[in-house]
Amino acid sequence: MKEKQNTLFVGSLAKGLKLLRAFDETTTEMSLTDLARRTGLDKSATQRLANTLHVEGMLDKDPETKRFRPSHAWLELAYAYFWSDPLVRQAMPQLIDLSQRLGSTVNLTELSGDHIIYVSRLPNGISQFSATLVGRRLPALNASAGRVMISTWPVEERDRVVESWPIHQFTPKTTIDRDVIREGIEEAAQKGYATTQNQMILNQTGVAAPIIGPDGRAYAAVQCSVSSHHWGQDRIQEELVPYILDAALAIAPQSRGVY
Amino acid sequence: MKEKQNTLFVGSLAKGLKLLRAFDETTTEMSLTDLARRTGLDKSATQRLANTLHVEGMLDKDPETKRFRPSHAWLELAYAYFWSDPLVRQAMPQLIDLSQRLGSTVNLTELSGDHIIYVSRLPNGISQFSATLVGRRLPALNASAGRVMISTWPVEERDRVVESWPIHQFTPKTTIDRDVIREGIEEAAQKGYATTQNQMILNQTGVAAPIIGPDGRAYAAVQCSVSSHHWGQDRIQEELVPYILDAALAIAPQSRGVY
DNA sequence: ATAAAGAATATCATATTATGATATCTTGTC
DNA sequence: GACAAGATATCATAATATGATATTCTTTAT
Repeated sequence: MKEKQNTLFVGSLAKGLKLLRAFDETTTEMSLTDLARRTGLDKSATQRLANTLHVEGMLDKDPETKRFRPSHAWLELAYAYFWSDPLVRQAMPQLIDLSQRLGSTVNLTELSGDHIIYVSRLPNGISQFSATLVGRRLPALNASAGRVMISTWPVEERDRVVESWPIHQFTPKTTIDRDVIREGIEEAAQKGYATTQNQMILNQTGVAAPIIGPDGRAYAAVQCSVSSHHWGQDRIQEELVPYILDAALAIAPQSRGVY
Repeated sequence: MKEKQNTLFVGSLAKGLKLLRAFDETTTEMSLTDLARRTGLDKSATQRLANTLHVEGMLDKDPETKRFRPSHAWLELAYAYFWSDPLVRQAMPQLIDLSQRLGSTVNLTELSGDHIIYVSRLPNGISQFSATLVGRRLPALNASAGRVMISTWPVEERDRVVESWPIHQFTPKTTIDRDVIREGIEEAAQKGYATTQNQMILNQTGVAAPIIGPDGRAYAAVQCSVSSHHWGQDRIQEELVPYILDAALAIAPQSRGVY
């Protein structure tokens, strides 16, 4: 086939993974033909691959409709991930504490290419469904967490990504002007934290503090979402920011004994 | 190869999945040789498969140590799972509400073969790390959630699984006597909810209510964990049970208009 | 009820693709 | 500085995945 390169690459495995990744927010279950269409794979190949995935417990199959769905094994993989990421173990107690203290939604995010990914989420109060789910990815430039991470980098690097990384307009008020975003990042660099408004959801304010590694660069962030109606500038300043900053500091690995 | 059966089965894909599932609580990163040893696969095969997984973004590779780790893609799969499981969307608001009302840890679990699996978790207060992670599996007979689900089944079926399903002794006080477990399930059948003590963690009480489907059988449960020190029988009875039962009822799909 | 269309499942000959033995290069250890 | 353990690369071989086709099952329309 016209697949990838050389002998170190197993095409069948790659195709199988393609089937798994074909499922997303809107595509939650698929028939054989759906799968074939969506992945662009040949009908027979899809049949064999999907069957293998099913036998191996990676895809559930409705005996009635014969349609395939993600299986519990997908959650087990996430479970293994959590153990493999030292940050999660490190952060969890702090996040729980913060969540209780603030009474609002608290998130832990990491950088994943030019996106952020939610690694841990503690929802509080009514939230949009997608805002409660681990594994969600968002363009880094759109999110307070992404901006505050970038703000810890050298200026040239910051400017480069502000120009090149993707942006998505989620609400009518989402900032799409890259200059404005750059200013936001610069402000974050000054203050040590970032705030955003109406970026993902209208009337929602995001506040994020960086988790900084030994090299001075942030690779993760603690983030908090609150309603703009109940949380004005002052209240955020006094009741939110200090605690989030503390938590982020406490999570950072080299936090003990660096003065 | 001596692999599985027929022409509807793609061996290379199955082997690739084997690599993914080789990671768990204790095995969080592996070298090529580790992987080969652990999966029992040939050295060259492991090399090719792992490389493919890496190229496809399913395994991160430390450029220094050359060791492989689960990638963020594992969380993305979980994200897709959450969308595919209608129960999660249905339950989330209720769970958040319950978590805030009770101020204690709330879980949503489903049955997965003879185990339960945590599908959603809202930790409150100090928790054991593993007790905060989605995707964790536990033998159904050990857990309050498992027992209460089983309690909704016909008696013969109940008795059958009580005899045959696996049990694991987590604490010195974990119930390993199957007769005692059967009694616990019968009690749950009477009361409509289940409680356990010291099963997973010492001095911890679990309370679970079944989420019952149209056929009268539970396929999921709302579960709550509290400290035995702060929560005596009476307090649980009055301040916990009614709310958990309410939540479970509200989550059940056919909850509207069945009287 | 019956026909027709669409989808799932099964079969099979072919060569493309995965295989695993071996050889080379790299890294860490004593 | 020599050795060992591990990672990476190469290659001839056949076993495995391929995809065209045929059959069975399910749904929709007439």
